[in-house]
Amino acid sequence: MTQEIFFENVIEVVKLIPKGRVTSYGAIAAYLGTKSSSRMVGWALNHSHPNPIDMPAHRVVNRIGLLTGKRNFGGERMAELLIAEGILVENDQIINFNKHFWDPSIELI
DNA sequence: GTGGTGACGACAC
DNA sequence: GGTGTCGCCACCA
Repeated sequence: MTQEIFFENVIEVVKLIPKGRVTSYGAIAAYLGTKSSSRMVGWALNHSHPNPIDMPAHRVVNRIGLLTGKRNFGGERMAELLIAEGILVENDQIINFNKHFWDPSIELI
């Protein structure tokens, strides 16, 4: 089942995101080889919602650093977690997103 | 079986 | 440069 592989890979990558860093769905999708299907990354995260904190999904945002998934994460929890890690969030968007961006295909090797 | 939808992204206009 | 449209693939009604 390739879905499970994809699912596991998404979880693994998200777990490897360093504290105080964030990445994008597209970056994860590209790292997994499904760059055109960034929605699948969101799908995987959405289906892993009942999962424990093993998956810091709050560090995953869209390509512009917008916290589009905060409503699925439980309200303002996502922004607060990011702020608690030293990431500035304003109006559901990450400030200096480029500075906090973490690309798995580059830094993970 | 078909159509609509979604934690997105890229391109066209 | 903002808006619109399509692609992508799995899930749900």
